[in-house]
Amino acid sequence: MKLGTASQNEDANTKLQYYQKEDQVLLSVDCIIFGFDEKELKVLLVKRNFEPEMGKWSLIGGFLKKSENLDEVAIRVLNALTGLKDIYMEQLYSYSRIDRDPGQRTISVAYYALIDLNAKNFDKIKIDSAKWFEINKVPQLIFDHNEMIEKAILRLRRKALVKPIGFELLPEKFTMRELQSLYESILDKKLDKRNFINKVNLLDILDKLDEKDMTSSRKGSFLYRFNEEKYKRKSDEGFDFKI
Amino acid sequence: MKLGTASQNEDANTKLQYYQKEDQVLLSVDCIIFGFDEKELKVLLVKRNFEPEMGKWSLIGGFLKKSENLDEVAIRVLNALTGLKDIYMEQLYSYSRIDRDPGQRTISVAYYALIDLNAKNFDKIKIDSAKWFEINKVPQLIFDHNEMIEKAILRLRRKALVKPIGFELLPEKFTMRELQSLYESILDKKLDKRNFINKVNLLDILDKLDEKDMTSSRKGSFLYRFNEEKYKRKSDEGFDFKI
DNA sequence: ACAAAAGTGTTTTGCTTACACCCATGG
DNA sequence: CCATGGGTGTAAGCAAAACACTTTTGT
Repeated sequence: MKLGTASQNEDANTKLQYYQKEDQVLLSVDCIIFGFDEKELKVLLVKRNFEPEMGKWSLIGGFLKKSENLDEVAIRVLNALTGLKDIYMEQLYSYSRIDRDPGQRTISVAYYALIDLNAKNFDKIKIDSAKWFEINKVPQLIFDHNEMIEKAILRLRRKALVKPIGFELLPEKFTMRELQSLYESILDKKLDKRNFINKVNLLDILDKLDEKDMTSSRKGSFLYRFNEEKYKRKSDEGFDFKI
Repeated sequence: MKLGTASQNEDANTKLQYYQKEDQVLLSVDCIIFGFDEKELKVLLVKRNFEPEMGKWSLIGGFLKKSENLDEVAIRVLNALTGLKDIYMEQLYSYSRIDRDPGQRTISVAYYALIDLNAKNFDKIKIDSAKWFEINKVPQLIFDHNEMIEKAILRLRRKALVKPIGFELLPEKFTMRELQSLYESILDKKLDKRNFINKVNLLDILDKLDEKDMTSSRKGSFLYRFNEEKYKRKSDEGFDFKI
């Protein structure tokens, strides 16, 4: 056995003598799924589909198994509901109020995910009782789930200003107006069209395509694509994303 | 029994049928304790005081009991080491790598705390094997503790720019130069003396005292005190702290 | 008198904000 | 030909950054 390994086990064993008396708890992951559609930022909720409490909505969640880390639980939970993989997710916060789950002592780690609704992802939602809610029309949820969503919105709002995570909510090709609408609904305030475009162009991380989206107006509006390689290159050179 | 309570229990019981098969795990809290002393930001670490591994340092930590929430564990752990109460603490992130603790599957929630070293808090450290390390001279730690400290530094750096948490690291009365040194070591960059003072004065949340600190120079330098009431009043009126 | 740290304002620069008109097209 | 949304540039205001000399006092 290698020395390094032996050392580690010493640590472990020393700690182990205490392990026996320590309490074990259930650990769950609850997932706030954001989507952007029709100029509105939305969250995906599931209705508890058993009586009573037909009227009670909840985040999707699942329990941690000993064979998984938290990120893996979040991925599994998201995939079980939506069928999606390779989705942007981020750990948010851990909730541990003693009576938060009246059933059994459960600590829950909240994650949030950003998905592109405009793709045909809609079709993939596997649970009938799932429904999208505009973020300012979220109903009362079980446990501390409303609190989780509030925190997720604040986190998204802060982070979208300094990291290009907004693009995760848009289809690959999008118009400037869509991008602006997205930011307006994330930040919950109107932005000036010219200032917004000037800023985005200054960042120089989008490719302007030759195609136009003709659905939104007669004139049509140009489509853009986020150039991730360019963004990474510029980031490495000390460039800071800032909207 | 009230209707509301009954409803909650319905939820709980329905969920309960699944609870039986779910894995339970140990949950620990590890605490990054920051202090500021002699112009340097430091973290408090404990040496594993049993052979072997005398050379291995670690954050302080403890396991969650079913009777506590995470914040309470953090408070208890901090108090056990330092004897301090009413300390600024914030939940940082949860670490769940499967083999992070070779002893037993443990998920750890990291917290960070800001304490004032300059007060006589030094005396209160209850564990002989505890030692302060400059944040850029942290030794190799057990498990993922180095990773936790890195994240805590980044969080502190971000947050100190937009919330007046820096004062938690200073004594009640402090000089402008101490405040500037603190920010310099948190942000890890030199700041311009005049610009810094101008900015701080503009915030208008400090009281300038009549006393001077005579230890740092012949001329002596004026002492200031953070006026929390003033800060809160201004915050309520929409003022944003920003350094 | 001098060393050592404290204290003090102004100018320049860059970024953020405000703001209004023409364009292209489908109906 | 007109209604609708798309596209474009500049000026003003404000916040951030650069910058150097005088003051105090213990030795």
